[in-house]
Amino acid sequence: MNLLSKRYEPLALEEEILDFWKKQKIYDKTLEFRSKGPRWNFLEGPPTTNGFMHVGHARGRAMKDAQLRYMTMRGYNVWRRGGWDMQGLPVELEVEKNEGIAEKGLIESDVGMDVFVQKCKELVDFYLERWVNDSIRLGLWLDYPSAYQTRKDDYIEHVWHFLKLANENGLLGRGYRVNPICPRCVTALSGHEVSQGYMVKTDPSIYVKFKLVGKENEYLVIWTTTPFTLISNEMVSVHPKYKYVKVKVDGESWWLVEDLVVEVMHKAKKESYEIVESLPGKKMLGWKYEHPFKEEVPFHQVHNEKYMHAVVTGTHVTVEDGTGLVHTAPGFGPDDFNVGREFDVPVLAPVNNTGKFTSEVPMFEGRLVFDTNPEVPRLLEKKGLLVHEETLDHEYPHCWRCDTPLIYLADKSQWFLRMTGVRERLVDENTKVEWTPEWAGTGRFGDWVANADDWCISRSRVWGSPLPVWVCDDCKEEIVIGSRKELKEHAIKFPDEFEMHRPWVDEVVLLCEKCGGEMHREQFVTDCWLDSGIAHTASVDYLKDPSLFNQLFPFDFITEAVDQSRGWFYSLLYTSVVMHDKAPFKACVSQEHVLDAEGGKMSKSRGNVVWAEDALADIGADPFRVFVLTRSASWSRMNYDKKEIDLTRKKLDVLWNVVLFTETYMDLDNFKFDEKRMMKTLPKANLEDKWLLSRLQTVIKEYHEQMGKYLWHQAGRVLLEFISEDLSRVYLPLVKKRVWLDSEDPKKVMAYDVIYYTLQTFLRALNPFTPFLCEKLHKDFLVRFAEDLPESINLTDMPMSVDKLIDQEMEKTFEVLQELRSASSHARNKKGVKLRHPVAKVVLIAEDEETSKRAESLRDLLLDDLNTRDFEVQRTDVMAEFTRLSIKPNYKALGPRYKDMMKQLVLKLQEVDAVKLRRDLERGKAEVVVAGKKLKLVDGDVEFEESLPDHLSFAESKIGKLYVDVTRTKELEAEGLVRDVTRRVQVMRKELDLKVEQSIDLVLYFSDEEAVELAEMFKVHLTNETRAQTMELVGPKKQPTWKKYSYVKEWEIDDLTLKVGMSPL
RNA sequence: GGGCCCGUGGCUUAGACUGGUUAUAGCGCCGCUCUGAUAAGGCGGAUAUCGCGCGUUCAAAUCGCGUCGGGCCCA
Repeated sequence: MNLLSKRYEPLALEEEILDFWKKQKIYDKTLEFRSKGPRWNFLEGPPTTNGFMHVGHARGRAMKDAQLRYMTMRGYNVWRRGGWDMQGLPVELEVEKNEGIAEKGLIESDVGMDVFVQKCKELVDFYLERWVNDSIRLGLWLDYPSAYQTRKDDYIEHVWHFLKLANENGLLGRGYRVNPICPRCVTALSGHEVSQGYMVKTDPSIYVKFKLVGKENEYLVIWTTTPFTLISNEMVSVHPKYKYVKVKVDGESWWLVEDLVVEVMHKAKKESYEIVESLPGKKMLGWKYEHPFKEEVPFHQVHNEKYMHAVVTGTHVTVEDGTGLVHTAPGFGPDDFNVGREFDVPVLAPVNNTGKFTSEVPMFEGRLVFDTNPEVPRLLEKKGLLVHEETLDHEYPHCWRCDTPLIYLADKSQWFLRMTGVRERLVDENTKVEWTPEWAGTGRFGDWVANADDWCISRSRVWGSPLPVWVCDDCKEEIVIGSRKELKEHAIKFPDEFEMHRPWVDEVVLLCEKCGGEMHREQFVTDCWLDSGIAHTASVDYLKDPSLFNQLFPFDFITEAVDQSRGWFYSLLYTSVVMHDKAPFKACVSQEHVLDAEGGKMSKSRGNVVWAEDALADIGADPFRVFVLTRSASWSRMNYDKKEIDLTRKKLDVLWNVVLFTETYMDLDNFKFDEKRMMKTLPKANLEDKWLLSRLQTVIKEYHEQMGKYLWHQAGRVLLEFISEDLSRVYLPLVKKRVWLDSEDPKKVMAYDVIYYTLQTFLRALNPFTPFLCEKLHKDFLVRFAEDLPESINLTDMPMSVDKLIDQEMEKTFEVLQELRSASSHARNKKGVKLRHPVAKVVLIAEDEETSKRAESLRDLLLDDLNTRDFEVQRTDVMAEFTRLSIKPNYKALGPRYKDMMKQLVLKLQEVDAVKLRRDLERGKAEVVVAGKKLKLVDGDVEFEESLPDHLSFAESKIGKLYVDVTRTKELEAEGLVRDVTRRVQVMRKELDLKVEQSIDLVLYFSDEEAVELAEMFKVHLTNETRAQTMELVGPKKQPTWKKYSYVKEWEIDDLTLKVGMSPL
């Protein structure tokens, strides 16, 4: 009886297996089973519990699971604690949206920060549950109950511990940072967030002149697309090496870069102008100018440092657009800021974090900066300083959440972690990591670490790890707290209800040890990358008890998508090097993203995101896993296309069908697998048995090599190819006859043993890829036909290749077989001779001696397989003598010369000896006699074609030429007919859904007496093949009584009509 | 603005590091065929200026430079 369903149905199967795993606690049993093994430690990169799992996440998680299952079956005690990244801005934004809070001010007033934080927790817990469900559905085996959560106090304490340590090492600092801020969300954005929000923005583009101090009518001409920043202009930058020129125009002198003179003058509509002087930029250093808004902005009246309102030099200046003189406002751009620092100019940043001017700019106080953009040119115009005004469409960063244009703004209160002092260690430690692919680490990540800026870790938000810095109200003394215990020791006010989140932590007041004053907390939370970055330590409760950490650190393996290079990979490395002076992971596999079917980026706004839950419910976890694991290399991007997945699924269908086939016959014969028996009888086994076992071992070897390099796509492809190419396409057809045998033939048992052994080995190797399918086939197939197998395939060992079974010569021999098969099919095809019809002879003209020997050794097998009566291998082309050379006249060459004699000439050419003519042509004295005239022929007048006589067909192959002799004899005719008939009877048996061993009564009616005669020749054979108890063969002379038969059907075989009647007994 | 990856029949892709016969394979299409595991398989056919341009070379899908397009990272 078949326990397996007729068809592979992943959805039902996976549901059953999930239930089996749960009820039988299989995962826990694997932990116990491997508890004595050597450790292999995986550090889970915590998914953000904000939003649901999409197919891109699921691909990464499939990779993780494949690796984890593989290592477990290799005997390792695998550490695989789950983890969740639960804090950060996106969570707050979603809560704001859900609660209808538009601005941050409302968080604190209307809703209350404690309620707000509660909502954040509820939200992340909601997503966490969904993530766990989806992960389990995918088959990802992690420790979920003990998973670390970055929002827990115990976890956050590690962040504090780290920051205190960093501070002690002089790495924690505060100061000016120029950050892109969103005035609506009131927050700084990370570079990652900025790059997600580039959109086209239309801005004013204005050219402005600044009057040089102490010169008459002499000006610097600058350009900007953010007029409001002119108010905070402090310098003008020039490139030290570029050539700048003084241009006389309308009685004034303008300075600008030489390359852009024509363009600027054209825009300013100045037709007559004259270049009167030129010098390199560096000569302009220190030239002072009058600030256009000196009267309106007090800051510009107070400050007059050496390079304030002066020309400075910098290599960031380009001549792509503008004037070559770059307006520089250190408060409003990272480049500008660096220039300001270099030339020691104080920063003017008169804008608050909601994007509005402060009282430092009385004329615009309280107004959004972008709103003043149109007014600034008007003011300049009045002052006579506007040279030209237009608008410009350009890519400008917008908030990726709310589409508000960002402002680059200097903020002096931000906290950051320095690169100075640790950079070399980071670079050095990174070189010790085994990256896959190599360039992801050495190139992309390595270059980035080598050039990374200081890391700004402060965020003016609520839902995050609080920055553990308290500042004295009086003397401004600062203290960095490293733990809850330490906090309590310093506290003079501590809330009854406490947790390490705002607002509770803000209520803690500390005593200043320096002046005795009160210390309050800096109201920042930290960058959430810092949370996940500390996972190497916090995820194993290092502070409570470091012994586990000591066992696991550094972790053996991590894998995440490329965007984590600058995120998690970096934050892990930085924090680990500071804390433990060591990279926290030994190997890292970089993944690329999953795109939509057309190769476009998946994004919520485009609406093309495919959620993991939907994909898994639609196609099943195993087909999904196979697709994402084998489709492309982990580091290559992948297009997610449902149509392509359906194709991948077919490969699993083949596996299912192979098992189904074997199950049917093993069941009939009450087979039990016995490995010792197989090994003992192996020397006497058939060629194909030895070959399959050899192929299997070669495949397993290749599989391990690829897995060892984390090349899952290669390992998976090797396995899938084996199933369809070797097992299903080559081996099974060869053994079908054997399993048909009725008796207890040792050859049959051998075939069963070989198939069983192959499937057992194969399924274990495949388990990391399709754990559901493999578990099912283990449970309901492997266990059934062997003794003493554990209940789960996950409790078995990964098979390693058995070298003694590898026979390379045999594998090469079978490659010859494959070639012979396709060449023979080709040759038959040319003559329209079906494979069912036997041929008299097949001759191979082998390319070399080795092929010849190999083909010869296959002789017995080939007679059957190629359905030929005889098979011959020759080293020289003995068949060439049968080759006929025919002459094809070239009408284009002959026509013009012989005109009306052509008809006769063509007829004559069919008669002449082609071989002789070719020889004569080569000698240059060919001629034919037509109607008594000698006609001369030259090279090119005719072409020669080789052709075979009708009874021969021919095909070229990699191993040599193949001739097939298709001569028909009565005997061969009969055999072909019998096979035609047999097949049709078999189809009818199947249509009646008869059991394989079911007997029948059979009558065959032929529309042609000769066919009856032919069929009689093979009556015994026919009876056996169709399992007929009684059989009647009749022709047109006698009509059987069709009523006697329960199933009657008429067939057309070429010109013959066949009517079949059968009754099951 | 800078860096990295990618571009191969209608579609999906191998090959590129290490230049060398007719560019790999699958899907789809057309014709033929096999089948008592198979919604499968086999044979043949049509479909590719290997994104474009320039260069190096006896020889370029492969190496170099440039350019266009897609994706990612950073500013």
